[in-house]
Amino acid sequence: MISKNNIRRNAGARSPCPVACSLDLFGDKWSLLVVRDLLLGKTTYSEFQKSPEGIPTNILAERLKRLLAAGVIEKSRYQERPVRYAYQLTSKGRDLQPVLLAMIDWGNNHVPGTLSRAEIEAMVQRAGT
Amino acid sequence: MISKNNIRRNAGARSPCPVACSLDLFGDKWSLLVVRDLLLGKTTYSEFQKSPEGIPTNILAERLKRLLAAGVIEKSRYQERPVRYAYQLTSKGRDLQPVLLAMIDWGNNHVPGTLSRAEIEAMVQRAGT
DNA sequence: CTAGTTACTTGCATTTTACAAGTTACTAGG
DNA sequence: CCTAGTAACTTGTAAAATGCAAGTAACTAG
Repeated sequence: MISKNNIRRNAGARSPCPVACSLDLFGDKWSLLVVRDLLLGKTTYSEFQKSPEGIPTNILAERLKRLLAAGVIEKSRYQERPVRYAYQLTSKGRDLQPVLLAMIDWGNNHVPGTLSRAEIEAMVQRAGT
Repeated sequence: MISKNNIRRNAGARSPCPVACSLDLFGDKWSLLVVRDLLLGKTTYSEFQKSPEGIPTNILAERLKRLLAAGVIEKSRYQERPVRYAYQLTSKGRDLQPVLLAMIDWGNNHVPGTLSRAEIEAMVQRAGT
């Protein structure tokens, strides 16, 4: 039995800290870039691949599975014959926007040469053509 | 020579996207936990080690070097004989607070069992005793 | 029948991470 | 002087994650 003040509410988590739990899910170099693309309107596997950072295909597949399992994104067939899939953020995923916006702000203020929000959108869409 | 519309403003970066640049620096499972500890007032190597997530010592040493090199934190001797060091956030590091706050918010709203800001502070300080 | 697209999977080398143990410098106690 | 303990690391190595290239399945268009 788990004691009153030691309830295991988060199986597998390193700690009950929300920062640690968030990082357990998307604490890597690629997950939030996929979320960025989704926030910018990309929806398909090949569109994610075309982003300028060049995510390796096996990593992309694995991250989509993970975000799917976590309920951050959802997948749907948008066409049969040939079958095509569209990914989109759930409300849980859309709620990551403040995290991304804070990172954009920090990058713009502290990493010289980074693009503004408008420029990012242009870059990602251009690469996706 | 680098062409007019292809100026290399960010050596080594995957792209000029501020999100990608941010993740190049702290896109891993540990960096932001060190920043969290610093925001909560921890300053020494051994205090970081005592946090509940249990960061491996070699990883901690490497992350401190990286954050130092990036100008996110600074290190000072606060005592000679025996020599002791204190780490603290620079203004560049303190500006990461909005990122952390957004992650806390997201965790509290979407990961059951995560602690509130006040509870995190209590947890981290308790572990640091 | 050939080439091309989408959405992946598989294999393997390289890199990163995790875990344990060791090191240096110093303090405090008997 | 000897033993134990703390702070801040370094070193070694096994396990896991990442990166890169190639391959596959299902289809379309010429």
